[in-house]
Amino acid sequence: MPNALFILLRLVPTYKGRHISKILPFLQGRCLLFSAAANSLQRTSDGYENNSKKFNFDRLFKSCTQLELAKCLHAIVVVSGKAGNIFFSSKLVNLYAYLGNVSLSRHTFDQIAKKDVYTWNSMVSAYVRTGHFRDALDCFYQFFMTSGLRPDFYTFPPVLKACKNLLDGMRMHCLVLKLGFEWDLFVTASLVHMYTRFGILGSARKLFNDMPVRDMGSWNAMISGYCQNGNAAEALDVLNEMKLEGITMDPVTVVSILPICVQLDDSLNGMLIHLYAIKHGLEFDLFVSNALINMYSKFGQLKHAQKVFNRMVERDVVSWNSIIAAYEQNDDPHRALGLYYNMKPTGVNPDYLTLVSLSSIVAQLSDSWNGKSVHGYVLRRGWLLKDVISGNSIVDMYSKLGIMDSARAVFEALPVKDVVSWNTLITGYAQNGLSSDAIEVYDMMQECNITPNQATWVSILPAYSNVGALQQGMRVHGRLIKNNLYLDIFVGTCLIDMYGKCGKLGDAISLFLEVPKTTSVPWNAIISCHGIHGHAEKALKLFREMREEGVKPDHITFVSLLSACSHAGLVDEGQWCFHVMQADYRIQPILKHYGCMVDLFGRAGHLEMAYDFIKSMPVKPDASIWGALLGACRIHGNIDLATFASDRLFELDSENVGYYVLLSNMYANTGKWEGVDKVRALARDRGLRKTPGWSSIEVNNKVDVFYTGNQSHPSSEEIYKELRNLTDKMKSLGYTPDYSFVLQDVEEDEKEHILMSHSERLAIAFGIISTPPKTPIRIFKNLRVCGDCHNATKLISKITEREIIVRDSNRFHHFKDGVCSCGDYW
DNA sequence: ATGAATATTT
Repeated sequence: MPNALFILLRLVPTYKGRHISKILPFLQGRCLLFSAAANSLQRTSDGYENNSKKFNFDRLFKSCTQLELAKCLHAIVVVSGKAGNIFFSSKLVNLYAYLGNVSLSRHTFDQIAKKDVYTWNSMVSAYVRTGHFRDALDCFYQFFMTSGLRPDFYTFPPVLKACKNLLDGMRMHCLVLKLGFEWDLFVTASLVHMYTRFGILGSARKLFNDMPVRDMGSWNAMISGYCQNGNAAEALDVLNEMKLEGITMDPVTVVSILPICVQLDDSLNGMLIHLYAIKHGLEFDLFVSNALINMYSKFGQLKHAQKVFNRMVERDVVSWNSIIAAYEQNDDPHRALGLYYNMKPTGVNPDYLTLVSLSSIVAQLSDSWNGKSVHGYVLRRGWLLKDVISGNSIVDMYSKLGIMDSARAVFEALPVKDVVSWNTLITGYAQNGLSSDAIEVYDMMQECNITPNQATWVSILPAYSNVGALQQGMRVHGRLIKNNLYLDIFVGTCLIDMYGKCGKLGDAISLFLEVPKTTSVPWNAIISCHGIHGHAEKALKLFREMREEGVKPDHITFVSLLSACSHAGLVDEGQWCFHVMQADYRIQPILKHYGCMVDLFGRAGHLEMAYDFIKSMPVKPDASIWGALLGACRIHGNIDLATFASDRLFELDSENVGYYVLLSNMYANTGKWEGVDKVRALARDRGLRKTPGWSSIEVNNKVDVFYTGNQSHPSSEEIYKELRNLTDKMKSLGYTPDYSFVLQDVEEDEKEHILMSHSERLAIAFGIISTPPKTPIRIFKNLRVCGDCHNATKLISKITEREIIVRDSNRFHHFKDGVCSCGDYW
């Protein structure tokens, strides 16, 4: 029997009456309601006109909650000779659409020989309900032009909903006027809603004002229209007007108005509306509860969100998505994940937005293993191909997990890429320190004619400043002036940062004067720029100005200030900042601040003070603190304290190569080669490899990267020739190579060659041979500049009469006439 | 028949 039923279902709706008569006996035993209906259909020829029977059919249609049942019903309708009946057929059209299968709707519709207005309306709204807006409009025009029938006022609300651009909408508006349906309440309310969808609030408001009668739907259309377009004040105005007319909010009004409270950052009002909902019995409305969860989550009030969620009687996907996203966006990925696991047994199936949250959760937990299964899940469901947002969230997930190869692969496979897709990939590369890949993707984006937006600039500019691509950064600046985006607080700050980090402090300052300075963001940027250039005094002056202007500094401001002081050796001023931060601004120092303080004391040679400071810290020192102490020990050659610090370090963070390198350098400096070997072996056992040193230089809009000892550059021969030439001249000026920076136990002439092929020196030599005489040279180095190179560069600046600006991972060195701006304190 | 909520990049 099940097989027979299966065959029947496959035949629908092309079956013949005789199939059905064979099936009916089986059906009778299975579904009483259906068999009853089938019997009555067979007995009476005009069943639907009979009142009691009609009730039965309505129940029958309503009871069809599955596609299979609908097909059975269809079968019954046909077998009882009712297929030609417009009433039943139109009901079937609606039913199939309601169950999401619009092609069966269309099939049924096409079988109807004589179509009336009700039939056409059913088909149009079937398309609208299933989201096939284009087909809905086509169907409407077919109806209007070819059927010879006149659309009625039932026709327009769904058709207006199907208009997906302003042109269609206005054309439809004209038609409404031409046919004279503007008197209809629903039609006009639909027009209001349509105009708000396209952001044409003026036209919407005019129609709304002219309405002689307004029902709940009209008020809601106007209010939600303002809400969706972010016009909070107007939305509240209309709401007040409504209240004055004595109309109270219904669930839809509440749901529309709650996001406005978020937008206005008015949590009090939000809670008042929650109270209103409780008072008016809307508390358990599904939509109202979902909106409340979202509101509380945006205010960070997770307890309230959870309470609303707990009290719900019925929860749908949106409820679960909202509560999961609430925890995910408020940095509690563990709880969010727990809720996801609770969701499954309730029978609510995750949708693509659940997976968007899940991918972010997995990224926050840095759980690469589950990352792969999230990817697999989305892939299997076909969401990756169907929905950009799903794809983007997976690209973002892999980026945050640091698996850029996978991120790139997912990105490449996306059938549709929007700006966000590109931005996500660019940001991913930039955040993982792969600036040149970020730039490459940005260039590809340009070739694809995708218009960048604010987020694009905010990710590409730091990538440019990272590799020192000043010329390309300036080109972006030019573009931003045209777009008038350069005064945007985030973009402007990125530009300031870019100029500062590319050595153009003057340009950074003049930009800073132009951007709005109401928040700490641009101030932080300009203060840190001065800091890395070694101008701590000016950084402090800017800080005083900031205070005078009433801008509240944040913890980043103090990180920039403290590191400025430590670079310049301003110990007292640094201590003052540390005090002001806590006393005046009640900012509790975080590890970053403590690290700066250790650095401040340590660099200045107060190693004991630095160590005492660490001991007095109220929080447990982490690797960065001991790392700062170790760095200071290296500068001042205190090997005992260094050994102590590195013991603490390897307990805390045995994964960071930098510390092994520092320690082994110290042993190498003092010639303790067995110590060097020991540390190197330790690092090797833990599978760590030294970060390769590289330097870059931008020549003719192109960034060239040099690795230490690399000889594969096209101009390699000329570069080494120039370097030998320069070394000879340097020696005549009294240069003696400082072999303590050679970290290998080799012969003397080998040592000289190693120093000569340090990446910064290759880049400088390349700059000298490929740019006109006396033009400044700007170099970037990913690690700290080596002491011998620092000496050499001073002399090179004198010999070649060039300014040489070197930015290393720490700060700027501005070489001119044989001296460096840092005054050898670094 | 109309009216509604959740979302990816900085």
